[in-house]
Amino acid sequence: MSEIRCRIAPSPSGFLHIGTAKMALFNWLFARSQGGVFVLRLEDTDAERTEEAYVEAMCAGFQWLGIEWDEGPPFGDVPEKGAYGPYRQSQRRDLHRAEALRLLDEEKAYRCFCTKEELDAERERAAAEKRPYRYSGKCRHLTPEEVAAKGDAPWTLRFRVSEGETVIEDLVQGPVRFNNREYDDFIILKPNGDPIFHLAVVVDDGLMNISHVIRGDDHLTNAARHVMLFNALGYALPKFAHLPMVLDETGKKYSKRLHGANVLDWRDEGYLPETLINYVVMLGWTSEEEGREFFTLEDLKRLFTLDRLNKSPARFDRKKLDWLNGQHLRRLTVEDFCDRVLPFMNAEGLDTTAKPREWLLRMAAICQEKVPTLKHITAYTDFFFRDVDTYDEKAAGKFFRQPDSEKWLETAVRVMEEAPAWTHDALKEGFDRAVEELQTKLGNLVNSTRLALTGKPVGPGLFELAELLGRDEALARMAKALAFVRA
RNA sequence: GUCCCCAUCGUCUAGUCUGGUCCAGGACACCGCCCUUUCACGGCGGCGACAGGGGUUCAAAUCCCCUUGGGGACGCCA
Repeated sequence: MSEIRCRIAPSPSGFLHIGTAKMALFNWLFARSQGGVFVLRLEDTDAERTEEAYVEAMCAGFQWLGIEWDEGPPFGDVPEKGAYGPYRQSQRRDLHRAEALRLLDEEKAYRCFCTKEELDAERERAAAEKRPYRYSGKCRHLTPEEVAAKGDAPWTLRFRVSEGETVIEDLVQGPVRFNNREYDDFIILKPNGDPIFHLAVVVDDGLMNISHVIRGDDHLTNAARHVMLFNALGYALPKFAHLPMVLDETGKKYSKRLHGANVLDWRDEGYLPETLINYVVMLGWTSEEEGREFFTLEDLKRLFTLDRLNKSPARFDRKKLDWLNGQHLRRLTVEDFCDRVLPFMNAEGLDTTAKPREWLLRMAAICQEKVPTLKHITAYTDFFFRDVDTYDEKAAGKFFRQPDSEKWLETAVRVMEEAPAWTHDALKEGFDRAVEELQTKLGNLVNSTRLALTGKPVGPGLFELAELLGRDEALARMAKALAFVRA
């Protein structure tokens, strides 16, 4: 049995798209689950659309997700890896050209002297007559003399498509049959000698010994061309698996312009890479274990199988992503959660450097159960780092502008002052006793105090938060709130 | 237009290959209730689907055909 070799071959013409991430993930998972190799190949033959910045952005996306490649081009400090390089298609031009010319020698391809203008005209005519455009085959039977007579007129190289049928034995879609009549003699080499995509992928996949081509089903019809090329070039045919693409919430192909098309958008929004991996995998695959939806990368490496892949396209559902993020967030260790949350706080201008690690861990612990994303941490903790000088309007109406408001706060202050220790338990005990004395609801006391200490109606548990805030600061804020209520 | 793919609750799906155990199971969302110091979390319950039409069969979500709907491909882009 030969080695399993998968690849992702994005064209670096933008950021890492969620759809590309999906394909990369399944290739990578398949390789990992089979002990195979995952290769990254950059399809940067279209110089006009390729920029180094895009290469960076794309690789950064893979790295954030934790999809590491076994073979691929150099990136950052990482040198080129693998024995099948180079891994940038633009550096493989000579290879592509040589293979194309071999096809010419073997008469499996021919020179075409039709100009772009002529072809465009033909295409327009076909459109006007409402018939599908196919290349006329004008140059298909040119004799060597006729070719010679063209002198150095520019030419493209066309692949000679033979009659018959091409069948893709797709691992996901099943057998898909195409009548070769659907394909005209397609171009494989441009006049300047650059390869066309179809030629380049096949030569690269063939020469890189790719065993499984897992990609978007937008390539399903292209696959027939590729199979013809594989056969003509004499390469071993890889297995194909064409997966449905990722749709947006309205059911359309997830547009590049849409928020979230860039996987790094989600990182910036406070989602964990674990969440994205888990979510994207759910978009096209289910586990053998019925009903299971929570998976870590390690789980997936072990459980993934191609035969549980879905044939139908799925929409991206933000709500479910949020839920999943919560699941993953809650399973982090406090240390881990703390480390991931700090950068978001710092980015929002909260200076956490003055606080001891111990304190930060306690802060993280009281928020971990509550925040839906890492980014929400700021709203739950900013009052620790900033003075409270405004109170949430709605909450103020409910707790600061009631007949008993003053009494609530005064009682709370008394309890706090008299607390035998500045701890969660001591404070709770004091509040509970005050509730009995005052014959009021604990909520009134707690929420007015919360508003005084944080300025907000929501946040971590009051006694936990008060403990962390410290006695002096808490009492100062109480005094300030009391003054506000009396005014 | 031609060819190709897809089609179960609003969404993601199990079940389809190997018809009966499915008057269709789970999850997210939504709506109630419970827990509760807020917000979350959690627990319990509710709402909610086999696109339509023909076949085949004792029996069809499951097999076949048609229709409809959605997506994709038809480049000297990848």
